[in-house]
Amino acid sequence: MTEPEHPAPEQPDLMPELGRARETARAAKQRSEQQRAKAAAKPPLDPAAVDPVAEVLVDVPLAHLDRPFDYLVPAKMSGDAVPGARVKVRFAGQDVDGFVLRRKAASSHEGRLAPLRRAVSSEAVLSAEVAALSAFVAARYAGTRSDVLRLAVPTRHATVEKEPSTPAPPRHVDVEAAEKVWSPYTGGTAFVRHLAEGNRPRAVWSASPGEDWPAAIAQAAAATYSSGRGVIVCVPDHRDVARVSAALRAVLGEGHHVELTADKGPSERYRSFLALSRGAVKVAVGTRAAAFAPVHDLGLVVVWDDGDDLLAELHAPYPHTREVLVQRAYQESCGALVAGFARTAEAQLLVQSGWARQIVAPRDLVRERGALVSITGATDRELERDPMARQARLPGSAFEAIRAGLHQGPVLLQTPRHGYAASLACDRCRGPARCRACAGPLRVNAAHRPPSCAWCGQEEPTWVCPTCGGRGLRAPVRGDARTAEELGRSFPSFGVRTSSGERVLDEVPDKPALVVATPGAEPVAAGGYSCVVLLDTWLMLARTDLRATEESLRRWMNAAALARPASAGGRVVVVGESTEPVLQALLRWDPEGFASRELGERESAHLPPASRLATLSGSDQALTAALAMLELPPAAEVLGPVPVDAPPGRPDPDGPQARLVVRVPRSEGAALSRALVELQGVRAAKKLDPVRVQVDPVTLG
DNA sequence: ATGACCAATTGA
DNA sequence: CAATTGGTCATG
Repeated sequence: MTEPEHPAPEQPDLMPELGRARETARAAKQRSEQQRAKAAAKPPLDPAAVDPVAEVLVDVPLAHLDRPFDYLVPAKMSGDAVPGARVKVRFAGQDVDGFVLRRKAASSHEGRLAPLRRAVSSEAVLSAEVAALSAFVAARYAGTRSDVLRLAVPTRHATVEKEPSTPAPPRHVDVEAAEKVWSPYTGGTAFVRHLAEGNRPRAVWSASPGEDWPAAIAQAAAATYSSGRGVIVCVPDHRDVARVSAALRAVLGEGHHVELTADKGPSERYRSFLALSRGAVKVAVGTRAAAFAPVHDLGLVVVWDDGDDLLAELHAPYPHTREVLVQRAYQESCGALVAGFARTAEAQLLVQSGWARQIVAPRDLVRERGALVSITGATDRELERDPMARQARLPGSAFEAIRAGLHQGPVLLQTPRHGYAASLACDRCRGPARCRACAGPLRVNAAHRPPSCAWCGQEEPTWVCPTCGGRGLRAPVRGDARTAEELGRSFPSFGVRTSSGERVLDEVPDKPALVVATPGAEPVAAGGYSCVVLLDTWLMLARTDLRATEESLRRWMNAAALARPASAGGRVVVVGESTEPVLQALLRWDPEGFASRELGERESAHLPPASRLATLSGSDQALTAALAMLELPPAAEVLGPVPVDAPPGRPDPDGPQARLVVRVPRSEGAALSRALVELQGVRAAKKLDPVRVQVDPVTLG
């Protein structure tokens, strides 16, 4: 703009339709002259009679602007600019979107208030509860509210907004049926009864093998619903949404719940969202974004399989569904259920801190429902000795189990995905090699240097395995996963079906077939698998990630849970090292014991959830500057910075990138988050190079 | 981000 | 001495 004078701040806000209609066709200079002429003749603003001030959260990505700003509400917008409504406002010289947080009689702002530019609609899409939740999540993950709101509130669809929402029909819920489904579990009946009575029980549930968990969750939802309250169920993927949705339909009938998934299209998504925000429907099932669903009178939040990394949001500030729901249960005083076949260290902490009770399967129930689990060795020597194993690259006993299983029904083979980034491992016991200083994974960076830690960079020239005393290190072979075709050739008379990556099967029929699946893509078998084989377990354990062990057990339990009970001939064959404690936990079906040990190990290694950990990534200079600026809590540890590789196929756009790890004891977690918010605010205000902050990242390799 | 403002730096 | 550049500050 060449104009020497700048328009007064209130000037453009009174531009009526005429100026806007011409905007595109006009040259910039001509337009601004037109504006000046209009401004001179501007009519006085007519503010709303009641509560003429709106507190607006503006949608700007800058950390230091993450706070409400007051605007004047013109009388004609007063009816629409209700709390929770979308508005457009003039902010720092541009039109931006915003949400009305609340209306009030006066502002404490000294200067003149600009009027709202437009009330987009009167639909209250941001409830007070979700606004408060978003503020917490932003603070916890050192992000901005506008980033969180982008996850919480779907894009508007004007046509859908004009439709009325269909209210759920009246419904009687059979609470006894719900109690019956939960009664085999210790603590199960009490949990459901509390929900039905309008209380707020919180529990961590370890489902028994073979459990029809969608049905059980639907019953818990129904019990809550019978008390007049709403429910949110979050699951990892859309296959699970479909299963829980079907179970809810079976228990509650049509029209009592909505599905919230990204893959249903913007209009359907907004329609479901509005049904909830308008209170027409009070039960929601969906993927991670459903944790923010505006369900009225929330009585229960549920997350299934909280260890699944799909529940960690992919967009800034990367909140985890379990953490969002736990906070929500706290803020909205409702019940909570953190559930899965396996148990995460985070869920264990909820139990050990007394926040949640546990609901567990008694040993008898596990014996009654579980398959017979056996571990078969797969060391190189054993494989070499066994001719059958050499041919199929499979131990003989596993080969036999598959053959026998195929005569009884479908057989599932779980094979790790190709290309895990593997850290160094002990060459004797295959346990992952960890840094003695910070428990990070060891790796080899340069040919003639000793191995060093991927987190703190410390070199380990004289590593000794803490488990077996071995001194040798080996790099596990990457992606040594056999293919479906290979295995199919070993069993030529049976059909082979694969489920992985792009092609994921939901279900397989109850007849002999070999089903090869990658973790997370296992189809459900109608009558249960006669045999489940877990291949290359040591490969999965060799991943560099801090959650490698927990994640491995979770994947194995999820697959093993799909087998028939032992009484019906169900078998689970695990190919791996039988002395490995995590395989013992699988053998004994002991998710609680494993999670308890895992939490203990995380405590001694100062890893989440015992510690709060944040990674900062960016250029070397940016990290150095950020570290100098960061006011860390007293007990903070700083690891690194270490250089990080650019993602494969995409060279560094802004020069070499590095990563810094900061961690504090859990008690100082909030202080660390505050310090990081402060840092991001200062850096954004000074327009410094971006530093990406991730609090409690779900993976750290 | 965008824009405004002030101070320091540069060039004829 | 004016013009330009850079840092700081506020955004209602």
